[in-house]
Formats: sequence, structure tokens, C-alpha cells
Amino acid sequence: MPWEKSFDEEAALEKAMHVFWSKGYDSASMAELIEETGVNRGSLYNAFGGKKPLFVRALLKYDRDWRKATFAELEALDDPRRAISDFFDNIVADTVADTERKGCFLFNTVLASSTHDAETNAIVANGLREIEGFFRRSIEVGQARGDIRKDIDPAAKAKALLALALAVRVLGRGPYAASALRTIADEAKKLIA
Amino acid sequence: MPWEKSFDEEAALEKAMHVFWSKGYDSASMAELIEETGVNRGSLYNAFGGKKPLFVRALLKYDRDWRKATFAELEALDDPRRAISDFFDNIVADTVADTERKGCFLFNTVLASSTHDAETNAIVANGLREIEGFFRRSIEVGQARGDIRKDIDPAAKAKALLALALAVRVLGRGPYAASALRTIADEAKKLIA
DNA sequence: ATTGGTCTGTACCGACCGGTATAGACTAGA
DNA sequence: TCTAGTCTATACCGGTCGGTACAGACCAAT
Repeated sequence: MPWEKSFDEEAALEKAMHVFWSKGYDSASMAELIEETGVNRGSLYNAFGGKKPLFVRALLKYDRDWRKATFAELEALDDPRRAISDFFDNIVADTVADTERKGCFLFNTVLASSTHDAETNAIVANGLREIEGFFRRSIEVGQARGDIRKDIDPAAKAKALLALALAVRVLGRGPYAASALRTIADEAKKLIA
Repeated sequence: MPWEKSFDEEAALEKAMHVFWSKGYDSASMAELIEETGVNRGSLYNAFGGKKPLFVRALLKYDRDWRKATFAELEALDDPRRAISDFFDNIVADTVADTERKGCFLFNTVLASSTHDAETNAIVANGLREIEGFFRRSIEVGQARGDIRKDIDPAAKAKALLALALAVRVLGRGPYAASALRTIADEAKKLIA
């Protein structure tokens, strides 16, 4: 059994994730993925099986990495109101700082959901559910502690917050300036005032 | 000067608009546009110049038709609060009723704005500005009449309403059910409570 | 009837697409 | 040293893409 190991699959997946993230599934070509990952054509197909499986792995990696990086920190704050506020500050900051205007890989995939298969849509749907769940839990905890008014419906407000977060990400890819995004983020915070 | 007239260009544009609307620029192929419009290949190129000019004309037509059909009716209500409320009811109803899940042509184009040129992005930006303007004017008139609280910022709330409208349209293409869309619409109405 | 221009149908172009095949370089165990 | 398996590099496949070319049908004004 010679040469049991191969190239750095995880590093290649990271590069591929960036390509799919910024270009979308259709616009990303295998030629570009090969060039960007630095992995040879045959090796890429051998390791991942093709374009679609590679996309799914990239999306799953994004979903996992992003959620871990985002929510772990915010929930550790142990301050629900502050967590939601920081969440919106973070996505505005990310959007403004991103010169490639990639937006959010998950949200980008939502709008293209008609061109994707059930597996991809399930990943996206699950990701949205998790974000919504973060908002809902934060509101509920805040209410239990008396930090957030009890007459608001956590589930409904969570959906509205998700909607505003999506809009910030989407409009940030388009013609909206940083100040407009901040305005929307501020309105989001006022939802749980 | 024989045969000064040709086929029904406006009808062809209407068909082409639907193809671009439901499929997006990239996924819509000339073969499909030819088949759907019923116009011969050469005639299509002769009449519109190519795929991109045809797309621009289709987007402009959507922008014009949709705005005329939507805002004329709502502003004629002469009841700003009701106009905003109806606006959201309408897009929820449209989204739910649309079995093709096309969403809004304008909003769809926003997310793909990185793949479009300046001309297309300008059309989209203008469309968004018009929608935002409708919200702002409605709020201002409502405030002048005492129907809407005066301590809210019309420009800021208009941006938030646009954001929620976009989210309804985008999420409607994805995994969100009708009830969730209605929840978001209700939250939008509460913004100007 | 001739003429000029627009229609239809179809063939074709080069480019790119995702995916496959193959040949040889390389490495580690037997 | 032999061998099995993975790497690289490259050529190639059929299909689709947007766009062009062209021949002939058709029509109206002269």
C-alpha cells in the first residue's frame, strides 16, 4: 500500500468554497476550480467525484464553519439583546469589508434554489432554521430575564430578524451603501426594543 | 418600402420577459427564448440585437408594468397605512399563487448583480429607489394626517420595509411556507403601527 | 413584373462546458 | 528491484452556448 496520503484535501475544499461562494454554482467553472485549488483535474474528480458533490461539500463546510464562528461567540456573551445587536453589526461589517461582495453563501444559494436539487435546498433550509432558532432562543432568554418585553412573539420576531439579515446581505451585494445597511440593521435592533 | 411592419414585437418581449424572469439571465438560453417567443432566430436578433439587449428591454418592461400596476392602485387608495398593508398582502398573495416560484424580477436581479453590467444594475437600483420612495411618501402622508406616529423616521422605516419585502420575495422562492411569509408581512405592518 | 427589404428555416461557427481517458512521474511497501 | 497505487499533465469526448450566414418564401410599392 504505497502512498496512502494525497494532497491537502481540506485546503482544496477551502479554496473551492471561496470560488462557489463568490461566483455561485453555475458561474463557477471546473477550470477555475482547478486553477484556484491548485489540484489537478483528475485528482479533483477522484477526490470529490465531480462539480455537484464538491459544491455540496463546500456549502456544508461554509455552513459548519460560519455557524461555529458566529453563534458560539454570540451565545457565549450570555446577553441575548447584545447578541442580536452584535449579530447585525457583524454582518454589516462583513458586508462592508468584503470587497468581492460575495454576500452570504447560504443566502446566495436561497435565491438560486430553483436551480438546485433537493440535497442542496435541504442544507440551505436547515441553515436558515438554525439562524432563526438563534434569534428565537435569544428573545426567549431575554424575556425570561426581563431584558426584552414579554408581549412580543419570539417566533414571529425571529422570522422578521432573519428576513432583515437576509436583506442586508442581499442588498449589500447590490447598490445599497454602507449607511443604508446600517439603517436596516438599526431597525432590526429596534424590533426587540 | 415593402413590408414596413413585422411580427408583434411587444408580444414577443412579453414572452421573453417571462423566460428571463423565471430562469434568470444565465440560465435562459437563446434556444428557449426563440421557442417561447415563437419568433425566428434571425428575426429575434434583428429586432433586439442579442441576448443582453433583449434582457435589458425585458427588465425595463417588467419594471414599468409592475410599478404601474402596483403603485397606481395603491396610491389611489389615498390611505397610506392601508396602501402599505395592501402592498405586503399583495406580494404574499403573488408569491403564494406563483406555482413557478419566479419571485420578483427586480429582486432576483439584485442578487445576481455581480454578474450583470452597469446598465442592468442601474435599472435595478432605480427600481429599488422607487419602491423605497413609495414607502417613504406613504409614511410621510400618514404622519401628516395623524394616522402614523410622528416619532418614526420615514426614510429609515422605508428602508426596513423594502428589506422585508425583498425577504418575502426571496424566501418565497426557497423553503419558506406561506404562513411564514405572512408572519413576516405582519411584522412589516407592525413597523408602522 | 421587377425590386427591396423582412420574414422563416437551417446550417454552421468558435468557444466553453463538465467529465473521461491515458500516459508517465513519483513514492512507499514487499 | 519489483509493484501497486496516487500524483501530474494533457488530450479528448459529446453537448451546449451565443451569434452569424445564407438561401428562399413572402409582401408591398413602383
